[in-house]
Order: sequence, then C-alpha cells, then structure tokens
Amino acid sequence: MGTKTASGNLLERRAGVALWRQIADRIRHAINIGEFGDSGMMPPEMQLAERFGVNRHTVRNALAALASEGLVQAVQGRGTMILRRDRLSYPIGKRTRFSEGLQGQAERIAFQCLGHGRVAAGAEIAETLGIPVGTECITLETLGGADGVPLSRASHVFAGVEFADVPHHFERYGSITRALAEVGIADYTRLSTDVVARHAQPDELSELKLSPGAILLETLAVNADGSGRRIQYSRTRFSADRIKLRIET
Amino acid sequence: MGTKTASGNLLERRAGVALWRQIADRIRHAINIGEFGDSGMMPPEMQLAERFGVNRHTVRNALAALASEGLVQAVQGRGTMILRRDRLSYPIGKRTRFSEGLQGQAERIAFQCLGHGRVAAGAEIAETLGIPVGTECITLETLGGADGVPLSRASHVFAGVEFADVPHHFERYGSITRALAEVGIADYTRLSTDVVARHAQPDELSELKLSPGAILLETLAVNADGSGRRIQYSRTRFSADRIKLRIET
DNA sequence: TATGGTTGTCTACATAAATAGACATTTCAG
DNA sequence: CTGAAATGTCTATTTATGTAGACAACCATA
Repeated sequence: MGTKTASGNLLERRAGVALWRQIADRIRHAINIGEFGDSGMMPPEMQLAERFGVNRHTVRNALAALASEGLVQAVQGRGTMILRRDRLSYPIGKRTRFSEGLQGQAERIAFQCLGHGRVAAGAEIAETLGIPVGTECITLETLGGADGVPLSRASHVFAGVEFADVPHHFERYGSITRALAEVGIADYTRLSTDVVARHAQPDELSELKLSPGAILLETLAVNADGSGRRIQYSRTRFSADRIKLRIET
Repeated sequence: MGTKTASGNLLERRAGVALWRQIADRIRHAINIGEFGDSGMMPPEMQLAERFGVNRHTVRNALAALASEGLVQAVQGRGTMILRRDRLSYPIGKRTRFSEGLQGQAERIAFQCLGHGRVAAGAEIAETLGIPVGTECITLETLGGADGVPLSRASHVFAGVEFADVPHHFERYGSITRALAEVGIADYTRLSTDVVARHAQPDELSELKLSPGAILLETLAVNADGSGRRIQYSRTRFSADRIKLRIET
C-alpha cells in the first residue's frame, strides 16, 4: 500500500512511445501531485535517471520536452526549476461563463476570434439544438489563452440568423456572454455538458501549441436562454495539461 | 473549411511517439466520429497507408494495436472490421450513482473490490471532507468493468470508522450505494467533481489493461449525506477511450 | 474454378531512439 | 579561491522503428 512510488514500476519498451516521453509524462504528473516538495527544484538529472532506470541523456530529453512546455527550466550549475504546479480550474455549472470562469487564476486572459460564418444545420446540430434540419446557423471559432499560452479552442454554433451579429460583438468584447447580451440574450444557462478526453489531432496540436501525444479535454455543451430555448452548441477543446474542469452540482 | 480531413495534415516525426501509435490515435478518433461510414469495415491497409503517407507495415502496426484494444478485428482475405464505435456515457449530477450510471449500455457490468483498509486523514482529505487531521477513515479500492473490459479504477475514502463495514457490504453487493444503505445512509448527493485528463501511469496501465500513452479521465468527487455532512471522497480513473462523462445541470 | 482484392509473413536496409563514457561550463558553499 | 555538484555538449555504439519489396494465404464473386 503506497510504497512511496519511486522506482517500483517499470517503463514499457517498444510500446510506440519513446522512453523520454513516458518519463516526461511521469515527471509532469509527479510535479502536479507535488511529489518533489515545495522547494521549487527538481531532483538532479542523475538521480532521476537512477529512479527511472535509464540513462541520463534519456532524462535530459524528457526535461527538455517539459521545458518547451514551460513547465520547468534548467539552469546550468544550479539545477532544474519547477515553474508551475497546478492546472487552472475551469468551473462548469448552470451558470458557466467562459470568460469569467478563469478570472483571478492568471494575469492576462484573452479570447480571440479565429473566424465565423454560416452553415445549414446538419442532423446532429439540428437534433442537439431542437431546430429543423437545414436551419441557417451562425458559427464562431475562438481561441482562448492565459498569459500568452493557448488554453482552449472552441467551435460555437448559434441556433439561427438572429445571432448573426454575435461574432462581430465577440470580436469587440472578447466575451460570448457580452456578445449575447448585445443581441438581447441577457441570461442563459448550461443544459448539459459531455466530457471526452482524447489525443490531440495534428491541426489541434498547432493551434494550441502542443506536441504529439498531448491530451485534450473536449466538452460538448448546450446552452439555453431564459425561456429554455436552446440557442448555442459549443465544442471546446482544452489543453488537458493546463486545465482541469470543476463541476458544481 | 472542413476539407474532408483526409491526408491534409502530416504526422510528426521524432516527437517521441512512434508513427504507428500516432496513426492508431487518429484511426481511433476517426472511428469514433464515424468517418468510415456504417459499413462496419475499415478501408484497406494500402488505402490507409496512402492516406497517412506511410508504409503499409506502419499502418499494420497501428491496426494491430487497435485490435489488441478490441476496437477492430482483421480477417485475412476480407478486410478489417470495426467492432465498436461509441464510448459508454457516464452521467454526473447531484444523484450520481456509480453502478446505475452505466445500466443498459453494456451487457454485464461488474464491480470488484481490490482491497480496503484504514488511514488517518492527511491534510488534503481532512480539508476535503471537513474533518480533523488524523481522523481515522475507511478506504476502499475498486475496479469496474463492462463485458469483461476494465473501465474504471476508484479509490474511496469514507469519513470515519462508522463506515468500517462499507467494504464488506460492497464485496457482497458490488455497489457503493447499496453498501452505504446497509450502514444507514439511505441517500447521498454529489457536491462537486473535479475532472482532469492525463496519461496513465504504469500501475494504472496494468490495472485497466491499457497500453503506454493511454489517457485517463480522472474525477475527484465529494459526496454528502442527506444532512449535508461530507461522507465520501472518491478518486476515479476512467479509461478515456471507453468512457465519456455526461454532466447534467 | 479462375481472378482480383485483401490480410499475413518474410527478408533486407535506412533512420531514429537509447546507452555509454568523457569532459566542459556554471553555480554555490566553504 | 577551491572544490563539489549540477547542467551542457560531444562522440561512438547498440537497439528499436520505419521503409521497401516480394510473395503466400485467404475470401468473395463472376
């Protein structure tokens, strides 16, 4: 029962995942659960190499990967510093507000419009939003980040052309809540949220500045206005290394 | 916008993830979103090789990995069949019930006790459950699965020795709800749930029968009894390939 | 039963990842 | 200022991954 973790469990070879990447994953996790104490420093490379039963160069590759994620930083002669420990916490509930959810957890939080357009509702969107197939909908593609680091990539669909100005307002205010208010939706509530975790696909890797093997938390959410009419369907992909979801019930 | 996916985006080399594993991840995703139609068959290996711009042998490695997950099955002379498409959906809400959540989505759903014991509450558990540090708590380790495939691995902590018989009842009935009822907790509600996605660690790989690089959905949940007293803290690790979470608000 | 299309297996070679060792460079403590 | 301890860099070698081609085995269908 809980033998201090340590070396106990081995790494898998010829599993299609390079040892240095497996080690990077384990170190990232160890940092997240605070296994290296609160000195803010990593153990020396030789010590890590011994712990994982690999060569020092292999550990160095792992640390280099974590450094490029901005998680650690090595200084010659001193050691390797841990730059951050906790994920940002993104709340989900009846009143989920994208831009407000992360307030206070980072310095600069910014949302950006990547594009927008119109589509005719397909079967899936029509059923999800409770509208006839073929209804013209407004789409909005957004990118969210904190302190210059991308955090989320979302695709929104709004249930009708009366939302045509939402992208325009979003570009101005950087907030969906505000943009909806501008078109007369003073209040809205979250009906349901599906959560899936999966590997990021190549296009998502570049948009969120991730490396292959990275994990996404994907949420599929439906929002309704004050009268219960479903007005918005959003598919948001969070960088799982940087975000956790918090569900209040 | 949406150019049929296809070959467009390249695979990343020397990224620490073998090509065949990247391809396996992409094929798994493609199956999940129904990209191969509903014939139930995969495209021929040569066609996939062309699509991903790799050798046929590399695609075969990817398909072999998916076959060992039970996702596809190759038959010589005929082709490769898709065995399942959708993830099981696990609901989260005020009345989240572990064993009932998955009813009707699979044939045989079974929960198993891996072990139990007692611990003195550390700082984290004490704060989460609102009890003094050092309070003696009951622990329970469980494994859940459907149709013989492991789905979830959970660690439960119950806030006091009055729950000492819960593991015993769980072993008998295979249900936490039922075990709590046996000790006088007729009703309980979910207070909050944190959701994190991360790579599985080696011990988790073996317990859930996963391969390196596999993804876990980890939920950290607090339950309270009818009077609002926090009685249970659970850390559950779901195999992300097999489960999605559904949050009702 | 003949044919085309599919998966299965084998060999050979090229490229990338991991190991091993040596030594340089920097920082900090004494 | 010196030495211990840490990261940075280089070369060489072994092992794993990816490519290439050929052909066998099998299935469905004409």
